[in-house]
Amino acid sequence: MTEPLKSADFSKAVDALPTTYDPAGTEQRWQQAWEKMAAFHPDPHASGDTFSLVIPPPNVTGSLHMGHAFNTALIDTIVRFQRLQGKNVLCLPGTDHASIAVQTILEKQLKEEGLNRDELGREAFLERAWSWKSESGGRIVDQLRRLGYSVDWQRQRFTLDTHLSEAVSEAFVRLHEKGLIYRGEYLVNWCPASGSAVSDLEVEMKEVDGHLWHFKYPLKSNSGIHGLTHLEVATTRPETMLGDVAVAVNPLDVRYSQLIGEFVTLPFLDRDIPVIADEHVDQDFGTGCVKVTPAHDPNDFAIGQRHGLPQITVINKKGKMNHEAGPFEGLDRFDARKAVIEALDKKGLLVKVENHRHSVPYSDRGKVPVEPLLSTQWFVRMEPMAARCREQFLKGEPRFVPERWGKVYRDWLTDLRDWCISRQLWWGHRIPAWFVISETHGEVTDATPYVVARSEEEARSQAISKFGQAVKIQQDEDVLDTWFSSGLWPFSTLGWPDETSPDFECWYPTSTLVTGFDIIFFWVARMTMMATAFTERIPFADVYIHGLVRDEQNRKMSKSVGNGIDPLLLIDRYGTDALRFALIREVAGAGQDIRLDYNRKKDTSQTVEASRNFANKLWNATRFALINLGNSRAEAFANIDYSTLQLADKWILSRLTRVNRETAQRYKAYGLGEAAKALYEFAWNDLCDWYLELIKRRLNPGDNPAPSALLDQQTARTVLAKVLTELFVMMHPLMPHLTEELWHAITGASNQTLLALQSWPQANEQYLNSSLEESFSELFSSIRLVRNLRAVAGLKPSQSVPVRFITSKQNLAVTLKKATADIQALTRTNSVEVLDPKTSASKIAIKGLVGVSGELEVLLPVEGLVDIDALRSRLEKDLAKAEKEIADLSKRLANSNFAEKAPADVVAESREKLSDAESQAALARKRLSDLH
RNA sequence: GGGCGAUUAGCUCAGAGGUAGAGCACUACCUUGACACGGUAGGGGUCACUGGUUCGAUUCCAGUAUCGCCCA
Repeated sequence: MTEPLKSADFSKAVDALPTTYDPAGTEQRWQQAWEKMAAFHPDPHASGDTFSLVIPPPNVTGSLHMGHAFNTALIDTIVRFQRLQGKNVLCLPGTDHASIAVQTILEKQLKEEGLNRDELGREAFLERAWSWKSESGGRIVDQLRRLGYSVDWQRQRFTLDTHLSEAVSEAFVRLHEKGLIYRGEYLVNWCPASGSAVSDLEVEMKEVDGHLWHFKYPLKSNSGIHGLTHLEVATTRPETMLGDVAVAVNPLDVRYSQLIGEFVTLPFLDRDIPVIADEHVDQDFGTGCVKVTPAHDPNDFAIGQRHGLPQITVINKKGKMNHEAGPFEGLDRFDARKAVIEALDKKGLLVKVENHRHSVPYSDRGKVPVEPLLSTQWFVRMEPMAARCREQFLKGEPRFVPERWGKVYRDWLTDLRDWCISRQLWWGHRIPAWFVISETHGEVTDATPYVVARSEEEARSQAISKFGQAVKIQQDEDVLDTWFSSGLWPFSTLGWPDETSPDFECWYPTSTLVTGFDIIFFWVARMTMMATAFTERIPFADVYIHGLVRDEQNRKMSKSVGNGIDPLLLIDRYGTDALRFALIREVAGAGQDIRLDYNRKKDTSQTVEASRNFANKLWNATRFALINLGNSRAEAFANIDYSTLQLADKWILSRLTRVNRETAQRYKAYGLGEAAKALYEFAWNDLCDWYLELIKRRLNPGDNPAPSALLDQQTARTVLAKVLTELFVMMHPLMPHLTEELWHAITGASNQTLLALQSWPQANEQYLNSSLEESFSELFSSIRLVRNLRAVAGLKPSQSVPVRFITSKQNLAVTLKKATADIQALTRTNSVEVLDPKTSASKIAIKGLVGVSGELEVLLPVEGLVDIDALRSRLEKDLAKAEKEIADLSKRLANSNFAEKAPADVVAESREKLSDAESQAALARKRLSDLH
């Protein structure tokens, strides 16, 4: 039974509300409410525009890191905005099964129990894997919930779900039918740590300090050829010499050209191998002679192919030397290296050892050097799929934001190698291929025929039809690369291969993909390739690429460095909304990395703290409103009667409309950081610093107020409620929990109504009033000038004084006159006069505090009370500034080129600035002389 | 080696062909009936360097340097 939603903290008496916002309870409460009410579980049959997004599925073994928090903050902001735009939004969550990672965890557990997976057997192993998944695989998902993710939890998917597994088989079978999947023996990246092949993408080149060993291979002819008795080769991997099948030289290399076609004898094994010419050999590297080991080096493999050389494997899948290694059989590859060197030395064949820094391929997961190894694997033929994606890309699909990542994507799709998809692991999608072992004496060999099918029954009947009733079949032991299933994610999660499923029809292709640039190749490109192959469409319209979150020292956060920042710690301390807002506010240009400051000793972050403070500011603005709105909350929905509005109301409504327009535009264009900054500025500066201050008197008209004062109070309440209500809607994508809470407080909406499901406020263009905004900005400057004057002269805040504004600018004079009451309240002055210098000479002559800004003079007639020295230095500073400006502008205007070539409005503007500066300087000089 | 990005205040970053902005930090004052997670005021920058285009360059162009990333 769903318990009735507890009212928000705001149900307490307003004056009992804490003065600081405590996010913990609020956030949890709304997260539960959203989920219980299935707020984000859309109906595929609903009408209207759709928006869909599948989240990048985190690895089930994972725990929340800052990258997830960042990605989630961006996605959820986009998705919540689209919902407010009235779209039928699906945001679909899930996790991937992370073959190697899970298997590594389980094997470690087994090892602790003194077991290994072969002893346990496949079935028992998988049972353990599933029970591990049900116990630990939910952690990351629960952590994502704490971010306030507005996903449809009812549609949560896992790549090993039955349906998604069927989609994987289907995809495999179809690709195989089209000839896009093949099996064959090639040089693959073998990871000895995980005991599996890995793809090219899972290999990372690392610069390491190694050695270059030079040693001699004797020429077969003992008497020597052309005066030579041996060739000297240089290598970083001497142990592979046991698999050498040739020595290659550049055909243009005069040192060796006579030797081409001769033979050298391989030490230890006494194998005679030819000297061959290959133009890819770099004459200047090492000795210019390259030993060729086709079975253990990609370049040598290519040479071997060109010259029809044999491939001799000397290292086995455990990384140990095999029987082909002769006396070195059984040694680990790195021990063999030492042994080979020692043995060569003993034979007098070792020439020298040089220090040599070079790139070594490492396995991403296993963190050990991969061994290039000949082995029979399954591959996806990439070029036909990549070609289609390149064509689509030329047509603008998908659209990358920022654009430059599109080129990275396109370049990768050009000239890429086939994808090795089989993994010698158990946890994952077992390859849907069955060997007809009855054809090869019950054994699986490279010659064993196979059938590819959706199920064992289908496989059997295929096999029977080809090989007769008595066949015996056995499914391939291997599983598929996890990324193979991730590549299907945007459509397998929506019901594919059933293209008539309601979800698929409604939400495919998806609208936007949001992910980091580090997986453009791994994931984005694989999805577009799979999607074009199976659905004929690019699976998402836009791809929003974001950067990485870096630590306070600008380092990439990584487990191995241990410099990760735990988002949950920051959430506990500052709240989810503060973390989200902080991350997004740091985003400026899309795709840029962001840096998060962090104090590791105290687990604090000034960046996140600032956002927490902002949340608190909004909380208190709302407290203020509630205190002043009376008991009724209906004001929030009241229509504004424009005729009753005061200037301040019109001003804030104009600002509100402007920020509404800007924010909506920014959100739509993925300018989330800019949207956040615009809202921050509006809420803090326009609303809290100015508007709230301006209406305080109107909200408290005192005892026995006149009817007009009551009406005005009502107007202020209505406008305040409207501004806050709409602000909360606009802020909601960024700070969902806080705004949900405050929106309920201000509107009095029932707990069955959710802000998350409201509509974006309509911007009323009639409220826009640029000239009024300009006047207000002049008014604020004038007020600042008075305050500054007071501060400089050391007037106590409690000292109330009269103020005189002196200006010949008519517009400004009008603005100031209209706002005299506001000015008094905001500057703590007790009377305001606005004077024209031409007509009020006598009043102006009174001595006192004087400030000058542009053509506005401010006079506080409080002679004797003030610090004359401070005032003088202030005026001198003003004067110096004005004089510098005069000098610069005069110089510019004196340049005849400027007057002739610069646009007329720029010239006119400069003239005006010059005259302003001149009058300011004149005023300052006059006031300075008055001080004496 | 090829490509991409960055270089602006102490820090993190915006910005735009016409005298440089924000947040944080800093300084001074202020417990004022929303908020000290606050208010008010203030200090602080040869916009990496060198050339070029332009009346005018921090902004555009070329090159240099430093840092970072991707690919080979």
